Amino acid sequence: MIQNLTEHQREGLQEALAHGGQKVTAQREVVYSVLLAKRDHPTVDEVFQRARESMPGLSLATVYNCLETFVGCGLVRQVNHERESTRYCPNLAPHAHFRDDSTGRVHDIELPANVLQTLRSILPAGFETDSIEISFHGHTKNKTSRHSN
Amino acid sequence: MIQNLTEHQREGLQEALAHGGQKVTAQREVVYSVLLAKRDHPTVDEVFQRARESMPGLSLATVYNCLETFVGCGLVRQVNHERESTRYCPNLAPHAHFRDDSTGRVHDIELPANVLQTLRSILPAGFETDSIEISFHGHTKNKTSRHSN
DNA sequence: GTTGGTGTTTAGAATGATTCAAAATCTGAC
DNA sequence: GTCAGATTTTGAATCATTCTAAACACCAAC
Repeated sequence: MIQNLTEHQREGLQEALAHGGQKVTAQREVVYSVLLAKRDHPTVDEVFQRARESMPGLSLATVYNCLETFVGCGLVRQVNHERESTRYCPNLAPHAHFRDDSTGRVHDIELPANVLQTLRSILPAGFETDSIEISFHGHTKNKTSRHSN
Repeated sequence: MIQNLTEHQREGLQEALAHGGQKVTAQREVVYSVLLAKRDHPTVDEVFQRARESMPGLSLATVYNCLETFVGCGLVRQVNHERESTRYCPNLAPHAHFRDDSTGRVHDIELPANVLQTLRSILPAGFETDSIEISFHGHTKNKTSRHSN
């Protein structure tokens, strides 16, 4: 189920971690590969369950640690909806999230640069923003919903 | 510190509650007036502290209940940032939130209709949205920051 | 004005996600 | 091989929130 990282992916991990003088460990590899394997915005617990399949001794605290580390070095992004458990997605292009209230599933929504720009423009002078989070709530109508990626 | 509701405000409360066959109680009035008195997006606990000043016997559970009721009838809006405690603001125009990471304070950002429209437009077909949440993170530069309302 | 019924409040226990603490383990440099 | 630092582990602790069950308040019907 959970394949190892490709050479390229390991390098990415390696490099991202290196900045903070942090190391590539077996646990971090497994956790990262879980994230890459199925990009369905898993919770910590889901990551934990999946990671255990290939590394049974792994502890929950370590999963928390790894994910925190990844977020810290910009490899991964946190996704929060209301006060539900935090979910994680491997960072890529800027995107918004759509949370389907009937299924609980989270979908990525591509976020064009100009929309981001428009958003930034509504800030009054004096507000300096580092990040913008956009989340839609609602439900999906499509039968053919191939979108958890 | 905490003044009573104006006639007009009580009517608003009254009407909003009436829909669900719910009643105006002393506790609800106090909690609502706390929200209106200082629109700085207080947490449940902050509301609790403030409300106690005018109603010492009030319990925390009741504050939770009242706020939940208000959210349910659209009188008040929840504001979440990451997994911090939920904050509340009396609902008015559509707006985004700016969370100042150095002070922890939350500011309302007016959200023009056309921006909302633009946002809606980035959703692929099949996504039906009920609500959109936009939150900025960053810090403010203004000395003259008169923005918590 | 008492009786019921319904909605509300209360205190405290329970839950659940997350964080912390401290000991055990690993790693790489010397 | 040894040491220092980073990492992992287990289990306990924290914190916001929800639940539970009992006490209350209000109002309509009698």
